[in-house]
Amino acid sequence: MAKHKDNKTEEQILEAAQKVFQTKGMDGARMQEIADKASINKAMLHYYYRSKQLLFEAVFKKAFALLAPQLNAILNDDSSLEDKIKNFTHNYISFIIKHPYLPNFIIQELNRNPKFIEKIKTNVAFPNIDKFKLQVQNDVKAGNINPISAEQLFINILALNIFPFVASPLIKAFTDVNDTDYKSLLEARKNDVADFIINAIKK
Amino acid sequence: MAKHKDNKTEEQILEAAQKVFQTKGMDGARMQEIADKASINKAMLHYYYRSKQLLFEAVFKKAFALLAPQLNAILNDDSSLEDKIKNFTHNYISFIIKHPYLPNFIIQELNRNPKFIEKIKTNVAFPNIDKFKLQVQNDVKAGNINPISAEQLFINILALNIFPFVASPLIKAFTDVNDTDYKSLLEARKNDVADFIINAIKK
DNA sequence: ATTTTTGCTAACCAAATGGTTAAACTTTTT
DNA sequence: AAAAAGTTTAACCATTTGGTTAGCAAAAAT
Repeated sequence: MAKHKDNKTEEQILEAAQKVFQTKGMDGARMQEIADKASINKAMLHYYYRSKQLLFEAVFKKAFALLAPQLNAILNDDSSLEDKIKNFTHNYISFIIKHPYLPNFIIQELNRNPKFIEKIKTNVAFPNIDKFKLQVQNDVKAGNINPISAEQLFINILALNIFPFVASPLIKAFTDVNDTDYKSLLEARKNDVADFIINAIKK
Repeated sequence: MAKHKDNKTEEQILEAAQKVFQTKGMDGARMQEIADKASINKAMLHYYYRSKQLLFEAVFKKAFALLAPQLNAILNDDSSLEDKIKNFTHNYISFIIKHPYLPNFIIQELNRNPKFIEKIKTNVAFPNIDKFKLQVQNDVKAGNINPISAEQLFINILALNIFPFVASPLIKAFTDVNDTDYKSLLEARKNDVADFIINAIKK
């Protein structure tokens, strides 16, 4: 059997597919556009990935695999709750500033097909809330923080960190903030959001 | 000129289009499916709305017009900041529970085409942050709340209220919560979120 | 009553789109 | 060097899709 030449083409396809899928979504993406962006013949897409669906899944999994470790930082780290929130918020916002399409892509496509999460669960290192849950319960019991369920706190942390990226066109319009000002606003959130959350839970 | 029979058909179309567009998005929606759902011939869609784009815009504007007054409740009401946050959070979450596809639809489609917001701005009563901004600034100056910009507070309020609906498949997967439990979790947020925010800003 | 306008449908159309095929070219194996 | 396996392309195909048309039915206007 002849050995694979090298995976240059395959990676070019995945990169191009990433760009197109993440900006246009599964339904809006066109195979021809991906091929053009990868500077190859459309047939190659099928040669390497068989179908649009499978190419999409490859892109989605790669995106999710990029996001998951970030979440594990807050769910499975050994530091104190306060440190976690500070670190996570800072790191996560920095991370998303570099990959602004990522959260929206994942959220959008999971809404389109919620059952798709099952496929991911078995494949990618999937974040688990159990450890975080214990930590929150202990901190509540010890009287370190106001009573709150780990789930609600987790949702609040995600919401405050992710939402400004997902809803940026809407927020920009409401607050009448231009693109550069919005960037510094996001920059400020790296610290502000952590303070906000810690204030909210501390007694 | 003959008078319009009655707008029954036109409304049937809009309702069907709403359902399809809000669940599948502009790109995923099919004119045939809308026609089927409205129990009419596909040609009628064009007879009444000319094109898919215009039908979509009609749906989008209607959805946005439903959402805007809710936001004005927090931006242009005369009550205290604390009351506003409590009322808004309670009312808004109740409202979205009844229209769960709405925020995601609006956010998704604005991301697909950010320039679209301009078309809306001129047409629908568009929420304005100015009054809210003054109120926050005054409360900060008076020492009633911790220093925070009105924009950041506004983003935080929206994030905590809307995100759990937009990202529900993701959150459900992470927290391992089933549909019924998630519903009660959202129900609890009607009060929890207000407490969380007020705690975060009060001195 | 008849003409005109409006509402509606079946059939049709052109373009776009995901996917396939056959053949050429390149690299690896023997 | 020849055979085999892997890579790439141009051309092609079937289906889907938004949109149109011609004609019919019903209502309104004259």
